[in-house]
Parts: sequence; C-alpha cells; structure tokens
Amino acid sequence: MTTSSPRSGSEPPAAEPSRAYALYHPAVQRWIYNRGWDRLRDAQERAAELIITGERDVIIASATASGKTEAALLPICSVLARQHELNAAAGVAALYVSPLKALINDQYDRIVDLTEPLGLRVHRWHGDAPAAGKARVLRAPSGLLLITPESLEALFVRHADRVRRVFGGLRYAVIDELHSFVGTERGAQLQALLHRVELAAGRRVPRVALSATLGDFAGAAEFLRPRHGPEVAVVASTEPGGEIRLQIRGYVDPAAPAPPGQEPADRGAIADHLFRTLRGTDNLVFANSRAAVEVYADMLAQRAVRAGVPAGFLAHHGSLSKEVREHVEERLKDPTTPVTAVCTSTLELGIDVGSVDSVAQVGAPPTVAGLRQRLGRSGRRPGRPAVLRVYVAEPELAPGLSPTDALRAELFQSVAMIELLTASWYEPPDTTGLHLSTLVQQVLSTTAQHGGATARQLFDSLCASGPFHRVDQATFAALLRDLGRHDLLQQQADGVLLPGREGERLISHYSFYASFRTSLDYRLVADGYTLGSLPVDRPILPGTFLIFSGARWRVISVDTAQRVIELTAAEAGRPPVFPGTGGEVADEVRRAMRRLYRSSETPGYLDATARTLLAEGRAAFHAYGHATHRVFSRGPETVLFPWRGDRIMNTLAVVLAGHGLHIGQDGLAITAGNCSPAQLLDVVRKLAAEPAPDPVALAATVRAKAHDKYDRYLSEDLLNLAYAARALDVPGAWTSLAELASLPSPAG
DNA sequence: GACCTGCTGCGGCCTG
Repeated sequence: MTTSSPRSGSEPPAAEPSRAYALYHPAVQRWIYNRGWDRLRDAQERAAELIITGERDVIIASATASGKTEAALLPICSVLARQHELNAAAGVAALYVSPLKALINDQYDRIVDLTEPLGLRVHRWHGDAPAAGKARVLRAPSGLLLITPESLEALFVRHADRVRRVFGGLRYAVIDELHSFVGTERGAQLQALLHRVELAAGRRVPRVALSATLGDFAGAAEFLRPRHGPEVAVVASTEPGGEIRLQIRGYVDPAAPAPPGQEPADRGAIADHLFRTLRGTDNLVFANSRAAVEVYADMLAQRAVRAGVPAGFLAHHGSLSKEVREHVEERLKDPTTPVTAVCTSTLELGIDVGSVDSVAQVGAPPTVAGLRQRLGRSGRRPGRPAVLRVYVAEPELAPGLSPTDALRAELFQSVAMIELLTASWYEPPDTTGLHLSTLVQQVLSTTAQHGGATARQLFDSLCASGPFHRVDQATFAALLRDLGRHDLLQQQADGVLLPGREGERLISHYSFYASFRTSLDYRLVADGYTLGSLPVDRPILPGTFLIFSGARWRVISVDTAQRVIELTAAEAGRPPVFPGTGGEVADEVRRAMRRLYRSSETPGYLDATARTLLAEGRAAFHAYGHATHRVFSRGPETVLFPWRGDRIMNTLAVVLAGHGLHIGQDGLAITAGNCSPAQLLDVVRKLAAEPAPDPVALAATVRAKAHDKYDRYLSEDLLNLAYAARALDVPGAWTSLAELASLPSPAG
C-alpha cells in the first residue's frame, strides 16, 4: 500500500487524477483520501471499470500485498453504495468466498472499516462465527456476505427455503486465493456452488477472482467460468515486485549415523545457523512436514535453553490445536515479542501475520507457486527486501553412496525452482479432473435442496449447464445407478430421485459439507490443555516419549474410547509419525533440473558448500553418462531416468508394470527389479512403436484407485475414468517413450 | 519421505 500518515476530516479528495478514482462512489473516494493514499495501485486502476460495468468476469492477478482485495472491493462497494441509496434491492448484494476462516476474520475488520460509512452491512459466516450473525443473514439478508465453501454448502442444504431470498439480488461473487481452489475437489465444489447461486438468482452473476500465484491465466479463467474461459478479463499487474535477497545454503549429512540420542550433524548445523541468524526477529521457517517442524522447533528450543535466552521458536502445523496456533499467530503479529514460527504450509497463505523479517525453507520447496507464496510473507514493508534462505542437506560422498544420491537431486530441484520463480513460472493448474467424488456430493446436496429431482434436472444443472461438463450422460447415468445401489438415492414411481437411507444419513451429518476427507484423530492433552491431535491409525502406548508442539513429553495414558492421549513434560522425546501423501513435481521442474545439470553456470546465490554440491552433482551426472543415456544397470536392478514430471513418471510406471516388470518409483528414477537394461530398452522401444493406449483401459490395470471422500460409492468403471483423468498423462508418457527409444543402448 | 482446508443443531449449564 502506498500510504503516508492518515488524514482526518472530509475535505475534497486529493488523490492523483485517475480514471478508476473518478469511477468510485464519493464515499469510497473519501475513504481513500482518509487513508492518505497518494495513488491507486496498478491492479486497482485497471480493474475498476471492468468490475463496475459487470459485463465480464475478472481475474486480478498481482503480487502479495499489492492491494488486490481493494482492487475488487472499492468498485464493488461503489456499485453497492449507489444501489443502497436507491434502496433498490433486498438480499445479499456481494458474496465473498474464502478458503480459510482466519482469512474471513482478517478481512472482516478491514471491510467493515470501508463499508460502514457507506451504510452497507457485512456478515461473516463460517463454523466459528457467531450463530446470531447467521440468523440475521437468513432473516434480513443484505450487504456483503463473507463465507467458506463449506458454510455455503450448509446454507443450501439446511436453509433451502431461504436460498432464493438470500441470493435473489446478488450483484457480485468474489473468490479469494483462487489458486488454492483450481484443480481440486474443493474447487469443483466451489464451481458447483457458484453455479447453484446463479440458478437461485435466476441470472449470471459476475465473478471476481483474486490470486498472486497463477501459473496459467487461461486455465484459471476456464476454472472461474467453465466453458467461457476466453471471455474472462485478466488484470495481471505489471507493477514491479520488490527486491528479493536469496541464498541457498548447502549442508552435508555424514555417512556415519549419529549415535542414539544425538542430533544428526547436518540438522544440527542447520539449526545452529537458524538460531544464530533468526533469534530476536520475526521469521517463518517452512520445514515441509509436520514431523520435521517438530524436530526443528525442538532443536531450536534446546538451543535457546542452552544459551539462556527466552524461547522464541514455536511450532505451527495443522495437527496443533487452535489455541496453540493462535498463540503463535498473536506473537507474530505483536512487534514487541520477536518470534520465529517453524511451520508447514499452514502459514503459507492468507492469515495476516504482518511482515516477517525473513523466510527460511528447509529442504527443497514442494512447488514453485508455494515457494512464491512463502516468499511473499516477507518484504511487505516499503523499502525492505524479501529475504529467503533455502537449506539443503545432501549425503556425504563416501564409498557405497548410490549413484542417484550422488546427483544431489534436492539441491538441483531447489535451484531449478528458484530459477523458475525468478522467471515468474508457476505450476499450471490441472483442470482435467472429473471430480466424481464431489459430483456425488453435489447430486445429494441438490436433491436435498429441492426435495427431489429427476435425473434430467440433475444432469442439466450440474453437468450440461454446470461445472461438471466433462461428465457425459452415460457416465452420469452410471453414477446415479451406483448411488442407487448404495442406497444414497432412491427413485419414486414418477421417476423423481430422493435421498435414500444412506443418503439421508450422510446429508444429515455436518461432516457432509466438506468435499475432502479427514481422519479420526486422538486428542493430545497435557495438564488439561489440548495441544493438538494425532491420527488414530498410529497407536501409541503409555510410557512412549514424544516431541509435540516443539516440547518433549511422556505418554501417561491412552483412552481409546474417548480418543484422548494424556501427556506429561519429559526430558526426552521423538517426533510422532504422521501419515500422508505429498504433491506432484511438475514436468517443467524436472526439465529445468536436467538443463541445470547440463549447464556449467553457477548461480550467485549459492554458498560455498552448495557450490561444491552443485559441482559434485554435475560431475556425477556426466560420470554416470546421464548426458547421453537414460537406462542404467545397478546391481540386480535396471534404472530408468526419464527426467519428466511425476504424472508422466506414474504413467510410465503403470505401463511398464503392465508388461510384467517389477516396477518401483524413486523420485527421479523408475526401477525395474527383474530385467536387464537391454530387456528394459526392448520393452521401451516396443511400446514407443505401438499406438498410445486408452487411458481408461490403462487405469483398469491399477489397483486401489479410491482416493477422494465419496469414491467408495463408485463402481470400478467410474474409478477408472476418474483415475485416468487424475493420475495419468498418456500422451506425455508416449513422447517420453519415443525419446527414450531413440537413445543409444544402455550404459553400465 | 512428503500439506492444507471445513462443518449444524441442540441440550445443558451458568450468569445477569
């Protein structure tokens, strides 16, 4: 924000002449004047007219802290204020959908400040919001409604009779943090809900979406308005970003394991540097996993104790209780108490923790887009650069080190991602999914909302005119039959479909509203205080030592009926094991890694050890013949290096496994356990010469395909369709096979 | 060896 000190009084606006400013309502202009803004930001300037005319949907893509929310809300509130003066319409006038409750709470205070002088009401509706506010929306809908997708779903199911009244006068729908929805089940749910809102309103309602990290505007536009992506206006700010200072620090993990009870040398050295560099200031340390967060929070806390300084390092992740997390967030917001939060992606977006002094990333970042979001948490104050330190540990070069480890892949992935980040490349959204699990949810929800519906009505509203347009009639009919078979739906004599017994049971429980699945957890309690939770599939015995919330504990008791684990403070501990599957490495990242191996340039942001590791990785790349070969013999196994993204790697693994090979996947490589390099290359050449198979037929060779919340109600045929769309890239795999087949015969 | 997100209605108890 470009601000000087706020002014008082209500003299004529003094901002620079600006087309957008002139379009704003006088009360909005006064608000801008009172904030002391010298000028409007680029995105604000360019979005105003598009939004005010309301003819097109708009995506506002600009950096974190560049005034995106205001770029959407100042013109929207201008329109609503004029409408309010005419007393024109009842009902909610603008809907704002957010992926996070915390984001709604943050935005609520800012938005009230803007809307109060305009006479517009703001309502927030999410699971932790007061019930009185929700009752007010249902009784006298008006102004702006800030809501989560799940609460919007609940509104449709529980208050179906009020939906038309609430949304009948809707003028705008705003979607914050659009990138967090694109390509996900939750995103498909949001698309369906927005469509159902428009059906209730009886007309198209302009959509305004906000994001700082969209990899592909066309894909995002298609997500925002399915089948009409090209008509969406994209306001991509050209305002230059702030200065970024970055460093990659390399560490060596010794071949000899640390003695029991001692920290591994590489992690200890990373913790030493974090402690020295970060203490006394506000920082975020992203550690990629909850277990790693606990390890580093504990190591840093131990260092604070040994140095006799106040504890300034706290853990923050999704299994910690709301109270523990809020305490950390308060400390981050409070400028008088410096704190470094060691966290997973929980602090990656949304929650306004103010500006931190620096961001650390321990281990290769999971995605380029995520790295950009993380980096955007620092450097938010004028004149202060964003600071990023990436810590990468690679195993010591020693006899017996595997050829793959010698490639220093984690370092190369980190460098490749930073190079892509500085070129403003982000992972493109995956908009090919069928999202059948969420279609099951939406069929049930729509049926409940209308008290029954025909198959035709459901298909028309959800698929033909709705967001599930990749689902054809035959597939939809098969899905309805599956739901009938499981008693989720039943059909009356006149053909109308109603929820069946099992359907009623699902719909009537509050767990129905979320499109994603969560596990049952044990609650961890110490002295009556809930620290957080642990997944139930990892039984823990009394007497076990545990590291949790950055502190050390011993388990006193385990109550399996109440699912409560009681803890007491202890001297020793070990991090708990969390289950989970990670994300996909994009194809472009793997290609960038290969380019980096073949290059001889050394980026200036590497420290001495990282430079050495980079040189070692390149030496290994050439020594093992990676520049010219992709197939290698390693003991009894054959190893294949396609240098492609995880989806293509998965497709290749499925294809090869279908040819009787014992296939394993190991990040960069595919291993075949029972064949020689020559045999593997024979199979590759034979496959490359064949036409690419049907993805659905290929999916049929894969076991255990149920993945999402309502997949368990789908037949094998539908799971094959969903898997083919979600996990396979057959054309990509066949270009990879063609490339592999054209290479010379295997190297030793 | 890998993340995160979200949720209603109602009964029971306490306070002013």
